[in-house]
Amino acid sequence: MFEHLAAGGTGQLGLGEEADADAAALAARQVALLKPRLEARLGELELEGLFAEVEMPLVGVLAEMELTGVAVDVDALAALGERLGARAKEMEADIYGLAGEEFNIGSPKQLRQILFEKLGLPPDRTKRTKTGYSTDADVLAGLSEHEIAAKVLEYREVTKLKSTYVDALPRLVNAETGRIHTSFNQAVTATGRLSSTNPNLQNIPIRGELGMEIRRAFVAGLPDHVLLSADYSQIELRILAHITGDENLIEIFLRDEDLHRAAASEIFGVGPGDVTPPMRSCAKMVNFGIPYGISDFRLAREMGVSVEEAGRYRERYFERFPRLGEYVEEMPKAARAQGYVKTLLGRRRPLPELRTRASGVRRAAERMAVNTPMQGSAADIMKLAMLRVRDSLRKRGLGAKMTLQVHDELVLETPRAELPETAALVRDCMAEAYELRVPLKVAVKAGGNWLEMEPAA
DNA sequence: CCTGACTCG
DNA sequence: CATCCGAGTCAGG
Repeated sequence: MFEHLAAGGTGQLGLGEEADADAAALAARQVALLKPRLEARLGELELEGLFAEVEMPLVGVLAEMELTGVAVDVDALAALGERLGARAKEMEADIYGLAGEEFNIGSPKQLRQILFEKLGLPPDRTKRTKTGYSTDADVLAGLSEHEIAAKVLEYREVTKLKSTYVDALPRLVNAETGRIHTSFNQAVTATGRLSSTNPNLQNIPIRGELGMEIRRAFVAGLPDHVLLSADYSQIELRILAHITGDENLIEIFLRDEDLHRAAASEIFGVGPGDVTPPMRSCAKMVNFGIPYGISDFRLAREMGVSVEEAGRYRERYFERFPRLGEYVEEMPKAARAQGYVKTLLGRRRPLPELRTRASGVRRAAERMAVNTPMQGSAADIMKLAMLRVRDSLRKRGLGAKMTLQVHDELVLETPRAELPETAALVRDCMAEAYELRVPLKVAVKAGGNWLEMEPAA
């Protein structure tokens, strides 16, 4: 049992004989066994403090989470799988009809031949892969002149979700526990985030009708328990406000304003009350793009405007949030001089590519220099929060178990009777995990499944 | 920008 | 026949 735990992540231990030992004891053994491995990986980055204070104790927390696992409604997934299988078959027939022949829709090469050669649809000449024109979702969405594009798009959605989630998840339910046990890997990402494999429970769908159906299948498995989800809201931009000291951005967070509305008001120079939905969604894209060190080119594509226009929005944005502009400008330079970037807790990411002459490679590294302090600091803070949650639950004798971490979200399964106390505790642990110049805001929700949740604290 | 899984060839 | 690998695509943050 627990073979999946032995396969990767923190689960390096074969658990066969110790199946009846309790989670804490197993976690302790994992800590002992994993220490050298983690030290080898993390020690290179001179993480002494971070390693002792965060990464080491976190090993035990992750091991407990892996052992706890999550419950899924297998019957619901089976029923959904039946429906999707039938739908995919119908769509397949439709697509063959429109194409005038049968082909492998899942082969980008064959699809490209049908769309751009046989049917003569216009490819997006700006989007090419190594082998030819791209057929990705963006491109297909632009091919509205032929019914087939929308059909293929829908076919892709259905088959992707069916094979990756609906069919795969039930097979990973452990026979002993009746639950799914992922592996959280602590030492693969460049930024300090966790990753999750076998299965990856950090990319469970949420968008779209079908995505929501899948998320609904993640349930509280124990009697009289509920799922509790706690989410940092806009943690990366809050960290950016902290790092840069941008007064305008800090003010928005101190007043707990609607960030996207406030940014739109600044960009377009209108009162907050006069922000229209398109203006808000435009500002939202800029806000999301900043942490990625987004290029005008990408921003333009996201917003559906010209590169010049996107450039004007970006300039306007940085006029109103000047310290952010300085940050985006200066961080790559400073990183180049240092050879690395650092997160709030001192985690280092070397970026030797900043000195490369090849501009594509260097630009990518420059975006990493912008992004990593935010993404990595958010990861640091979440890790501190998880340690705090574990200790606090223990101290208060609460029965809640952490089950998942999805970068800015923590999911627990908790006895319903303890929900109010647990919700408040998790909220406070996360909010107080690290003190910034702006508050850390946490949204806590609870419910019987991972989709339908109500505010809980 | 950071990931992991699936499919094809 | 089994297995590996790169490429393409797309799920999440």
